[in-house]
Amino acid sequence: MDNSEDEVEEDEAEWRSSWADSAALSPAAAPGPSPSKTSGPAPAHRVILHFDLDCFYAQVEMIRNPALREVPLGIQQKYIIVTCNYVARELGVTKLMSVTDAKEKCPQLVLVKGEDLTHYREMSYKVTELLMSYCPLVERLGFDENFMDVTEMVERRLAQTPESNSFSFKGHVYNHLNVKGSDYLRLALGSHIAAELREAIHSKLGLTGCAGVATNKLLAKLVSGTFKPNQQTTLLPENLSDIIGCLSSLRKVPGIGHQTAKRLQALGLVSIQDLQLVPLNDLVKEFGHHSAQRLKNLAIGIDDSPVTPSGAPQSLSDEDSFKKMSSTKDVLEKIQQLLSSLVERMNKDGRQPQTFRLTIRRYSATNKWFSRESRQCPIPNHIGQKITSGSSGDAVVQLVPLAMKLFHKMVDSSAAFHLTLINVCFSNLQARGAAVSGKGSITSFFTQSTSPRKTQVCSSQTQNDSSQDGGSRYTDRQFGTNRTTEHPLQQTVTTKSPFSSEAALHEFKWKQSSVVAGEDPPLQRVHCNTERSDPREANNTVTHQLPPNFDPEVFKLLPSEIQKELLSPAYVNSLPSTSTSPSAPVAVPSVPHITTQSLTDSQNTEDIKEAVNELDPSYRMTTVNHQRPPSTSAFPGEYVMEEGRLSLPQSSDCGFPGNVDPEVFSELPPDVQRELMSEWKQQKLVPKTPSSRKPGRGLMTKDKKAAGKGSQANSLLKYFKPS
DNA sequence: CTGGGCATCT
DNA sequence: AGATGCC
Repeated sequence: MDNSEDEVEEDEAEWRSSWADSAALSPAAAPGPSPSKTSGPAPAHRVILHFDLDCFYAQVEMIRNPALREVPLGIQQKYIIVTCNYVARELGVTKLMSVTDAKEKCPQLVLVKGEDLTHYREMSYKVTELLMSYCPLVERLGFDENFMDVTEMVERRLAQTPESNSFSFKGHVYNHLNVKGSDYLRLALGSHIAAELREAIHSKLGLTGCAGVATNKLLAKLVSGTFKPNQQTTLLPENLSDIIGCLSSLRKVPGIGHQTAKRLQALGLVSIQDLQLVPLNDLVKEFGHHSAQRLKNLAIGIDDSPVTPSGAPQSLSDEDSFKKMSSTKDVLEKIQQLLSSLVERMNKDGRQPQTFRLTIRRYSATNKWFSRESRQCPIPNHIGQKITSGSSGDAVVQLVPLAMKLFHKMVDSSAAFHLTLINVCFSNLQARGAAVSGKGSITSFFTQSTSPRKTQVCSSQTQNDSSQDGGSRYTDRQFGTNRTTEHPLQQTVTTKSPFSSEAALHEFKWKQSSVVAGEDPPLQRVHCNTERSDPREANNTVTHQLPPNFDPEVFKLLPSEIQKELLSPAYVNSLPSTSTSPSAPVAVPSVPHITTQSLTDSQNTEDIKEAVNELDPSYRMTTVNHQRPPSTSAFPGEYVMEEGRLSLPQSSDCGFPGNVDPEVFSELPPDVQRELMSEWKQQKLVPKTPSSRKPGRGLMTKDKKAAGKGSQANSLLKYFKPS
């Protein structure tokens, strides 16, 4: 399949038009729902940015402690280095390497614990908020990535600076045609916006990162990692086939995960080209029409999924993993610990959770690494109010029995068990003022008075509707340019963030942390155990009423409030009706620990290596370069200069001759880069190999997922608009 | 010696 | 409630 690109060569113009017009030409073939009516006809060509912060956790720690900048730094979670700074990378440390291996490879490696995500989460939202202050269409992906739809911003700049052609691209652009000129111009403007936003992120927050500029999310994400770290890359439409066709495996396509890749492999599909060429019907049989079409589209670079504004998170969770947990007492203590932290976070958020969920992962030799189980239940109103009102201790005390009840729905504690993870989660988050109960107004009055923040409505919502039509009404800042006098960022980030505005309007108490990462009120543990009644009383008088499966020795240790809860009818009735002696000690069999496991069903080592590499795709460039397929595609005749740096329109995987590491290349001086480029260019490899036949027949099932959530999110967006 | 989140879909 | 996918 090395030369599959050549084999399937086809008229490129046709191929290109088939993707470019995919949104427009939606022939009668499309049986699905009609194209999104919510936003009207989507713009034929969007401009999408993808931001990806460099080794995010490590950057945050280096900001908190600048001395760490000059040493090899690894962020440790349990026994794993989840990420590391570039000093450490030069010494051979990679992400998701075991601490043992890392220390072996780099004895000087400095480790910082990273299990507490508080600082990372806070910084992450600062980045998102900063982006949102320019344009509300920001979608988070994890803590360190953001998508942004800047189509409207680009249009506005186009309208305002008609002569902007002059600053579009420096140098030449390969295959630049007048017809397409406006397309390139828009991407060029997008690249300028991306550069300005990266600069804003750097100057305001001190973070560096990469950006990708393209016409959809898939391509923007794929292209953003071409040059790392702290650089950006624009994908021109004519190079779509390069960046797509050269991906070395299906797993590199965002949206194709482990399971999907395995199912595709079972169909004999391993490469992107395989997926491009497989008859749609074959996929439909396995995945259903919707997923099949989506997969086909991804394989040819089509992704019309909208940038869906993330807004505030829809759930808050806290979890811990461990090698073994086998006693109810330990479980209870862990749950209490997790809940204390979670309730504090929930309180800072300000919203009131309506649902609680407990998730566990059991140890299992066969099914070792996934399979979680969960149970959830509504949160009684009076408990939820304790969370928002700041009575965290009370809230935890009352939530623990709730959690234990859910726990016993999953685990029969009269038998031996072995857990490796516990997760507690609040969801169905309700903004106050959204009428939780009839007495909501009164309680909110009280809680409001206790809130340190003034919950005054900031009347920044003067902006009208701003519904789904892309937020065209938002003012986009003409940052960087000489335009307007205001530089809203300087006040926006530090004093009022978009979320803070939202928080005010919804009476959230959304974080007020300053930009400087130094501030960190350590999570103060809730004092839920302090109010403990006389143990003797609880112990002797009620032991005989203990629920089944409950160890009285454990029961004794509990605070009286929890003991009462455990004896409440609601709790007892919910228990499984097993008749076990309450005093039966829990037998804990020793389970042999499995030290190795097969990653997949496949046996060849490349697959395993691949799987390992892909455990964290965010670093794929550094580790997977050598896997670049032997076939190389052509270099375009021209290169693009931007801000003195050479930008390659090629994809990360196929932009260079096989022996050239893009990461190394990116660190060369621009003039050296240019020289190398000219040299390679003259080797004149075959022009572009459009590797697809008429893909998918252009039928596009419009992604309408954002209809419900989108409108909801957008109803909030007007509050985000900078005043 | 496999992290700690988040989201969506079914 | 679980599966799956992303970081």
